Amino acid sequence: MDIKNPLYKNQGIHVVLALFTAEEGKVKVFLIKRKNQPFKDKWILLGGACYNNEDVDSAMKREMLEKAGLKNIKFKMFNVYSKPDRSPVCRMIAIAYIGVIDANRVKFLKETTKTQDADWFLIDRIPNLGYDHQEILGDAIEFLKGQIFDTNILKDLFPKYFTLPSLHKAYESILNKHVDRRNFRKRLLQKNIIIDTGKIESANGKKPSKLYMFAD
Amino acid sequence: MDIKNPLYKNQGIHVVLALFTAEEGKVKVFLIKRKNQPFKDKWILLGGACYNNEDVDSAMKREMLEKAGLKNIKFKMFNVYSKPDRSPVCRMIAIAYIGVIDANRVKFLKETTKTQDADWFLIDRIPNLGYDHQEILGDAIEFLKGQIFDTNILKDLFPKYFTLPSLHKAYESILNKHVDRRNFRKRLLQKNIIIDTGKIESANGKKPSKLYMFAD
DNA sequence: ACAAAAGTGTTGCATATACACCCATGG
DNA sequence: CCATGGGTGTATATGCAACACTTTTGT
Repeated sequence: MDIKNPLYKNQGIHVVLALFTAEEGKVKVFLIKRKNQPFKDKWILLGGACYNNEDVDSAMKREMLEKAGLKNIKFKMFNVYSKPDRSPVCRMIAIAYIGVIDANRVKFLKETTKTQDADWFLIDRIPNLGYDHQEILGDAIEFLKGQIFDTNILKDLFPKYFTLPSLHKAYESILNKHVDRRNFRKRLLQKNIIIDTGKIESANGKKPSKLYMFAD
Repeated sequence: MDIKNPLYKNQGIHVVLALFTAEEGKVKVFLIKRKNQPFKDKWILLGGACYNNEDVDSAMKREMLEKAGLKNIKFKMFNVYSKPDRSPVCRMIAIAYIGVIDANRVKFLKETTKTQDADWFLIDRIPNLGYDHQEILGDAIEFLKGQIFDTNILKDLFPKYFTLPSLHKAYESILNKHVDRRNFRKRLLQKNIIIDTGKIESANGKKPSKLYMFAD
C-alpha cells in the first residue's frame, strides 16, 4: 500500500556505522569520501539505506559487505538521529552503529578498497565530516568509553590472541587518558572480559608478552 | 523529492511509548485498545507516526499530547524495532520510548480519556498485545531495571514529594524481588538520586513518613 | 651490563550487602 | 496497650585506585 499522507510520506531509513580498529595501539575510524553532492568531497561514515525486506541490523550487514567487503563484523546499535533537515535530499533518519575489526582485516580492506576513496583516521585527528556524522562519531566514541570496561564490545578489535600491552594502548587511546597497567589487567581478568591463554608471543620486541583472548 | 526506488519507498517511522506509573506501590503501564484492523480489539502501547517536520523526540511529545493529553513527560528512547513484517500494513520501524508519570496525573488522564478505550495494567498482569508490543514492553521493563539505581529515570513516577516506602514498593515491583529497606534508602541518598526534604507526611496510616524528592 | 618493555602485589578507600531493634501513631 | 508500619546503624565483603620494583630478552 502506498503511503499518501504528505505528513509522513517519502521517509527514509538509513544505517550508519562508526567502524573502529586499532593499529599499533592507536584507535582509528573508517571514513569514506563522497564523490557526489550533497557534501561532495567530504568524509563521512559508512552507511546506506535500509531496504523494505530487511530489518536495520540486516541492512547494516549488507552495507558493510557491499561498501567494504566485510563479513562477520561485531556491531551494536547505539543511537538514532532524526533531525528533519539532517539530509538535504529527503527526510531520512539514521540508525547508528558501532563496529570493530582487527588490524589484519584492515590490511585486507585496504587492498580491496584501494580504488575507492576510503581511509582510516586516528580518532583524535578526524577531519570535518558531512551530514551530522561529526556528532554521530562523537557519540559513538562516548558510547565506547562507557562500554569497554563492562562488556566485550572490543572483541574483534584484535585477532583472536592479543597481548595485554596492545589492548592497554587501545584503551588509553579510546579513553584519551592514562590507565594503570596493573589495575587494567586485574579489572579485565576479574570481570572475565579477557582470559589468559597461557601462550606466549614469540618476542619481537624485548620481553615476550603473554597472549590473552576475549571471553564469550 | 519523491522516493521512487521500490527497495526503500513507502517506509514509515513510528514512535511507541511504554508509559509507567505507580498506584499504591504497584507499577502499571498505559495501554490502548485498538478499534480497527489490524489487531482490532487488541491492547497496544501508545504510539503513532513521526511526521516529516519533526524529529522522533518531538513526534513522541506530540503523540503523548494528542492521544493522552499529557505534557512535560519525562521520557527516554531505549530501542528500535524494525522487522520487515512487524506491521501488516506497510514497512514501519518503531522508535521505542519509556515514559513515567505520577498517580495524580493518572487520575486526570482517566477522566480525560474515559471515552477512549485506554487503561492501566499491572506490569505482572499484561494481556496479549498487538504488533510486537509484547516484546517492546518486556524490553522496556528490562531497561528500567538497569536504570533505576543509576539515574533519576523514575523522577515523575510520583508527585514532587513522596514517601520512601512508596518508592520502595515501586522498586520492588519493577525489579520483581525483595529490596532491603535500609540499604535502599542509603543507596539512593548516597548517590544523590533522592533528597530528604525534612517534611513529614501527615499520617494517614500509622507512623508518619518523611517526604523525599528526586534530585535534578 | 644495560636498555627496553612486560610482569606482578599490597594497601587504603569507597561502595554494596546482610542483618534486628526501636519508635510513632491510631485505634 | 497493642498492632501496624516507618525509621535507623554496624559489621563484613567486594570492587576500584594508587603506587615501584623485578624479570626477560636483544644487543
